[in-house]
Amino acid sequence: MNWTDERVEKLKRLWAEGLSASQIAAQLGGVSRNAVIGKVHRLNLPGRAKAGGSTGANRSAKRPAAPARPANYPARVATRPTARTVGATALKDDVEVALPELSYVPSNDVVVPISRKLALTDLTERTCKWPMGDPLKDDFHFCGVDASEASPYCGYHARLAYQPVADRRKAAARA
DNA sequence: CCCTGATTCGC
DNA sequence: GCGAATCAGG
Repeated sequence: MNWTDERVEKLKRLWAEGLSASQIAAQLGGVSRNAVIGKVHRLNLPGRAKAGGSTGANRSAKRPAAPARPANYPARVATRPTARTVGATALKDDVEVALPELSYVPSNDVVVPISRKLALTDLTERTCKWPMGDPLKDDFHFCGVDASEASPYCGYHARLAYQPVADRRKAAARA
């Protein structure tokens, strides 16, 4: 594979969103994470604050205390039941759904911004379009947090959106 | 051992 | 310029 302008642009976008080199490599396909890192350096893109760890730039930042939540509120991101359907279309069993009221995921150092709960009609080019809530109920909304101009998602949801399915399954199996 | 980015160096 | 091998670290 060669570095076409298109692939370079995708690399820049995903790197700016904070995806790891291996995740970007999986998105691009045909390249290793070393290739991605090497290219990042040759492009003189800003590196991560500190090497090591998936939390990278967030490590030094102080994390706000987790907001109060019901004791029985599930801690991790939920997975749709396999039998769930919307109309005639069955949702894939590997679709992960961010918990609507949870603004903090304890298993990760990433700070999850509190959803602005925008309706579809309130979304703009620069708001996160990650769907939240239940599509069958009237609590359905979108994340709505500020996203970069190039991305449909905020930094946190970009991580979920671009995480390879195999990695998600691996992470779920480990949890 | 899993993962992360950084660097080196033969190609 | 490219990226595998390697290093240093969480």
